[in-house]
Amino acid sequence: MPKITTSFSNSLIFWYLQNKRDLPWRNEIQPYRIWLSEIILQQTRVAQGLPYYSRFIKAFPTIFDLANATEEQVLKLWQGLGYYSRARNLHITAKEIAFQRDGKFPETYKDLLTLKGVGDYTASAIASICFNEPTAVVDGNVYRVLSRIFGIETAINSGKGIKEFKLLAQELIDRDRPGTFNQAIMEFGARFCVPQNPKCTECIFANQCEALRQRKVNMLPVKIRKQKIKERHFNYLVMISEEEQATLLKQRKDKGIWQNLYEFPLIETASEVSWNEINDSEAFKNFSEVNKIEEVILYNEKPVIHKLSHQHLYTKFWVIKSSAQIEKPVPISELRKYPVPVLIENFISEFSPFQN
DNA sequence: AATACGGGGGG
DNA sequence: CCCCCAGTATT
Repeated sequence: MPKITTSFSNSLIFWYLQNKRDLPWRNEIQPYRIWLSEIILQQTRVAQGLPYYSRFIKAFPTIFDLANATEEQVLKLWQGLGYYSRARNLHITAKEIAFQRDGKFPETYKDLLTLKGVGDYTASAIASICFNEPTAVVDGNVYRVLSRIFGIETAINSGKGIKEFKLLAQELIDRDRPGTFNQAIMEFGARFCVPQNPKCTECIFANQCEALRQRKVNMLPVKIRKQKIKERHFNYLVMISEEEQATLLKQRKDKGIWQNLYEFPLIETASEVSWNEINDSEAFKNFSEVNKIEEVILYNEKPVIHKLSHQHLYTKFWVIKSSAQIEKPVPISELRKYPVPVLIENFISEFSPFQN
């Protein structure tokens, strides 16, 4: 096939071998470890995922350890990484492989795709790195590198673009070293062909880069962005028993953000409200029927604004002292065992009655 | 084809 | 403030 293909791959891999970072999942082909690293790294920077990878390997050295854990333990270890469906699916897939497949991972792209939480990218990564199957990965880095070098203006988040880039990557892949090629092109995007101000003059592909030739490096890749941010108003009811020994948590069971994580009892309102409006609400009426309320103090006058990529949460914490026994209390000493969103973790770590 | 799903870091 | 990050599942 095209000579350009071989040359591209050889140049890329040559660059990679000289410039790759020493990461714990490199030089490593145990499917369990590669799979774990790939799930952690979905939409996540290496620097952010690294400590999580170490903690997971330490807590769960094998897939059986992970499979035998509770979902709560897995979510707790995942706390702070975001996209918590990854953790839930990680646990589901660990159980599937440990108990239904005798601890053995599927060994082909096609079969890997059947695993929960494993999509096109992750199946390609595992198949190529662990099993030498020439299936090309296309992540954010690959979109950027290929769109620039080949001057492709098709939107990367359109159906057409997704197919076009996958096909191109598949043509370019080094069929003898697919895992190395895949990691090389991602590393090149992450370390050299970066989103802002890449050093094109020093680039090994400067001579062939279509975007550089046409002076449109900073225009690529093209991405159709839509992202309307929703504003929500959260009122957390932070219960404290009289002796300040216990509080109350609830698990979010609904679809939506933070599924299966814990938080304080929540009353969501259409806008920012004062205590009177909470007091008059149906939700609070139900709440106060089972929880004896003594005194209410607003912890933060100005709402805490917790920003997710698609929602802004305006949050007030209402501290409620309770004279009677709290229904299903959580001892303060055990508060930190529960997986909670960062918004809640931040409150717990700064609210003095919850210290030690 | 669009949308939901976290949180952090860089310019 | 904006964009992006070793994407996937659901609608």
